[in-house]
Amino acid sequence: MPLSVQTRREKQKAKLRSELVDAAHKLVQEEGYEGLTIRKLAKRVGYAPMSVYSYFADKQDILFALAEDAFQTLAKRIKDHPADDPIEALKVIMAEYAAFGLGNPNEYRTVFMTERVKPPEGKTFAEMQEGNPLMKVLIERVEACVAAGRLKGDPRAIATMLWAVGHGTISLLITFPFYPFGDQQAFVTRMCDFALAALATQDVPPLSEAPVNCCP
Amino acid sequence: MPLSVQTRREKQKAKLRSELVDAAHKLVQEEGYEGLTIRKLAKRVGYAPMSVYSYFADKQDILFALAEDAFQTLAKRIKDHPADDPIEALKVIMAEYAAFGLGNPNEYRTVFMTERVKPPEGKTFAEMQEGNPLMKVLIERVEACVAAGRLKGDPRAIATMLWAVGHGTISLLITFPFYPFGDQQAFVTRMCDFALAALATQDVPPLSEAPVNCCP
DNA sequence: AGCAGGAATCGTACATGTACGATGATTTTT
DNA sequence: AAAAATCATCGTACATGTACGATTCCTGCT
Repeated sequence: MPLSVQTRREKQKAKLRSELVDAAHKLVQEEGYEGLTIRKLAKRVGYAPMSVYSYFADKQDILFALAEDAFQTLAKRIKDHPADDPIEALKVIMAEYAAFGLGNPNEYRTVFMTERVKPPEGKTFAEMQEGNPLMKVLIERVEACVAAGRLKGDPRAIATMLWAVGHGTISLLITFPFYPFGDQQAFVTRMCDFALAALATQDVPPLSEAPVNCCP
Repeated sequence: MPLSVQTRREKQKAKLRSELVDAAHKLVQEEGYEGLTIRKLAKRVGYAPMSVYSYFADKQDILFALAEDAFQTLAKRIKDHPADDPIEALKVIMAEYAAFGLGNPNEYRTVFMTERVKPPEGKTFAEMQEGNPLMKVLIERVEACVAAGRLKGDPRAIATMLWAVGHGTISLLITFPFYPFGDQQAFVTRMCDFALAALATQDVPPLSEAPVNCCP
């Protein structure tokens, strides 16, 4: 029965990994984001520092695991947040997304502001978009708007454009907390409304099908 | 004559500082961005590693100095790039800005994607905006559009919104080079045209005058 | 049971950013 | 000119991320 053994090992590994993630989470809560170091983390779970690298490629990998946990709850909160009007539903996403980013800047940074050099492991165009649970919900709700005749055009393109606007807004607010954007909430709402109003007036063509860009 | 002595010292310091910046620049060109280390840099100019800290607060400060040099040339290139139509002039800015960001992702990152915690040293609302030479040009050209009746509303607010859209677009392209945005150029143009077309149809109120936000 | 091969764990070592404080030079004050 | 204060420079030391290779342990086969 090699398979069950295999899975047993896998289980064990997964358990230790989640133990590490838990410890990392606590460490961050107790000592702040920069208090998370490999050595402290290893000591916390009773392993040697180098053993951590059996479970994570590098430190970024740990931060990313933490951040993804946080984003999971965000995705859930969004899904649990209903709205009758489909456009309002989009606004809910944008608002929750913004609130999360401004409330968890570290997590937002690691997920959306540090380079992802993961090559597309056989992922297709659409898979890469819907792989992200947030993007998945966004596309779905955009589709609802299109179906309701409130928006017109390619849902994926519309979703991507909304993402760009939302991300630009939030990342600027995070990076330049002292820049006079005025009230953060007001700025977020303004940008969100601006983008949605503009999209409502035009027919959005799909994104070009050019091969994936690669920085040389 | 304490003043002249003072200035002599200042001159000396400035000279050494620019020497350090030059050396850093060469190091980056020769060995890439991650090849720039304090020790190598110090050795290059014949100083002890710790002496570098008399001229820069930390490593980020060095990277920032490098990046600002690069942005200086961008600002100049934009100013030298004329356009008859005021809206076209705005598009030129957006295009050059995007080209720069995509062509110099490291510099773009350090300037626009790493937290700036500099408190506003007595700077006023407007000074903080026009302090950035890029934002200055942008506001000027937006003002030209408003004067020509091609846009309507508060120039600073419009400029900030354009910045948010442009930044969102570029930073996403930089951070997720493998995400299927399609052709990068096409995506940039699309977002730029989208924002400008949308702004042309509405009267943009000024940003709220709320006190500078501060993350607690 | 014994053994070979792979996997998990870890000890050591290195490069790095940078804090701290010493030391010598330079400027200012007396 | 002598003393005091300021400042540039640097030696040392520490915490950190992580590469490399040894070592221990487990697994499946004979």
